[in-house]
Amino acid sequence: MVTLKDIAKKAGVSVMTVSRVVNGNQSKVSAKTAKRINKIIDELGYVPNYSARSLISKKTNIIAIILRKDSKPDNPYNARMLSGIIPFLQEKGYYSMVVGLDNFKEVSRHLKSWHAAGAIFLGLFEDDVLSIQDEHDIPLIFTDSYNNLDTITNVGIDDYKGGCLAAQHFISKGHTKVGLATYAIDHSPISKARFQGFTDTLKKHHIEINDEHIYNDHSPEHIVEKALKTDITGLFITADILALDVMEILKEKGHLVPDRMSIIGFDDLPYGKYSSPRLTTIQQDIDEKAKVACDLLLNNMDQKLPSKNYIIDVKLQIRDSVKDYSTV
Amino acid sequence: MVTLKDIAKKAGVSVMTVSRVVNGNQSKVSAKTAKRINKIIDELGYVPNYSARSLISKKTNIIAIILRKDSKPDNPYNARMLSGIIPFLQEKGYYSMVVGLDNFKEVSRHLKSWHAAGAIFLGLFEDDVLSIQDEHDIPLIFTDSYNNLDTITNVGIDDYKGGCLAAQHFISKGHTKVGLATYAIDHSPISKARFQGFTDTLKKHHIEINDEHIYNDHSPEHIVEKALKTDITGLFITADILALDVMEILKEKGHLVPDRMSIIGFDDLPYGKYSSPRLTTIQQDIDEKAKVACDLLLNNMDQKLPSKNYIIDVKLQIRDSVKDYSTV
DNA sequence: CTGAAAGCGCTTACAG
DNA sequence: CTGAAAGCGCTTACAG
Repeated sequence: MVTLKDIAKKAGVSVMTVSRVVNGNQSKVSAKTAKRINKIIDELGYVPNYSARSLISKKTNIIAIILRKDSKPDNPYNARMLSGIIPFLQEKGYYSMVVGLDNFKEVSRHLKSWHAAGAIFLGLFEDDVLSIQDEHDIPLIFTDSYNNLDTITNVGIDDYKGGCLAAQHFISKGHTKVGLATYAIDHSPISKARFQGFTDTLKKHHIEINDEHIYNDHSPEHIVEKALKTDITGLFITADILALDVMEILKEKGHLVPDRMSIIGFDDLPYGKYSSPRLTTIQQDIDEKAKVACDLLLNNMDQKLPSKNYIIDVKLQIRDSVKDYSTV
Repeated sequence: MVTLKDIAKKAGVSVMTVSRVVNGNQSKVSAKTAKRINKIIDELGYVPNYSARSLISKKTNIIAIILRKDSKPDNPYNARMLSGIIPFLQEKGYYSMVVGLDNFKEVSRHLKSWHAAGAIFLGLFEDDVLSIQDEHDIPLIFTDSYNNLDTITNVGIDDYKGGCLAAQHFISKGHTKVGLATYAIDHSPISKARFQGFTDTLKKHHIEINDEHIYNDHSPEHIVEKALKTDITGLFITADILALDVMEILKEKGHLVPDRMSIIGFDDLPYGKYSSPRLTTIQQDIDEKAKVACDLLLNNMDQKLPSKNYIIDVKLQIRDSVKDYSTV
């Protein structure tokens, strides 16, 4: 390993002088010396040792990207977020350490041990949010949180509006009996908001939705089974992945989508473009979400800005999985 | 920040004693002292500072996961690989730093600055392989490489066999005129191997394939346009993403898949399960690839094993995008 | 414009 | 079983 000392020795100067050149404080070094030192640096292939640097500066340029351990390996949502975050941060001189952690203690240990410059959380860390924030004065950006929103900086999407849009679409297409499938509604405020937006809008239009038409289940088979027993014509499914699986099951059973059952998903994952019929869904802009999260992180690096909840808009992506009864 | 010194002071012992307790060398510390120290560690929330540790040990527990900067953000292949690698390494006490780097110089700087314990390369780093290896004596695992295979440790898949399987499937289904679409065949040995396997197998069965039926193009529109001018009944497309787009274009133009054109893809991305018709494709086991890469990395950590090229098998995943002419 | 001193938090190697 | 000394590679703060 080549160190400052090696360079200094070869250049016949002090370690300090080399350090200044390496750090671009060239104004404080004579141009001639700087040039000579730079040449030697190139020759010897010197690069600064981040461990030594951060030991003094008490800061690294590591950003912890924190997922939950149980987040599905091939979750396309997380994948898109990572793909948005990592190159962006790197561009700004920060390096992303992706890690799966489940609770406050693990997060805290991790941030301290690595002396992370900041962290972005993907997934739910509801209960721990405040304790994490108390113990660290580095920027912490949460995503899709619904708790403690006045004390943390969060980037979310308008889940409630998404639910509304889905309901409105069904209504505008003449559907009068529709249902909803979701999962983890009890402990996922996201699912709950989508659910609320959907049912509130239906109620506003005097369309009833009762428990028989609400499926809180992660099994597409069960959902299909239960839905087919009713006379609903449409199903709002709060995640594309589940929506696509439900469509598959329906097709397998010989029930046409959307003729027998219309489907609206949520997320607009790339899968939906290739499905048959192509999936009508609520689109969330994951790339935008990633970008906003990074911006917030970087802006909070130098000065601590007041916490704020950023909501990214969603929109209806109309494709072919909803039947039009309005002109019949 | 709580340091060893703080603990030592509070416990009335030397820093050395605390260090031993932290590192589990409890045998060398009296049980009583150890217990007292551990209690204080818990109370004060002490965690070791990795920067300080690695400054001495000249090693970190950082694994650099190196992608090319130009790798598509939402590339599902990379996403799956990352999802396979990151939790696995974390389980073993290593942390993944995901970074986009394009050439030897960047890679070298990165590995040195961070004092990485190892690196896994996703994507092509053909020309630089040897220089990178020369400069670092940490385990470097490459994936999908075709050059310098006798001097590096690589994990790949049997691309050639994949091409063979595709050709055999067409043949077994009675196709006599088929084509191939790929891209970057000139500088992607992967595409080339798939191409070779395909054409070699056809030749073996005395089925001709001429330039008119080979489309080296990344535009699905162009591919469809050119293919429809010929009388081929099937198209082997060396990447699912492209295959799915081609199917879409064909459908848009009113040409049925597989009635007018059969399609075989490559990769078996999750998309293919939802497409209509569901995509027949060559399946590569990305999770297995990730696992093998990690295993190799870890095994090479303590002792340097001889370089080896590991080939993971591929298989034909039959679904609905190939028409059967054999019984007609 | 340049440098000597001190120290970041920890571990290695030695001494007792 | 315990500790004092030295040092990892670098930067901060000071002196000249």
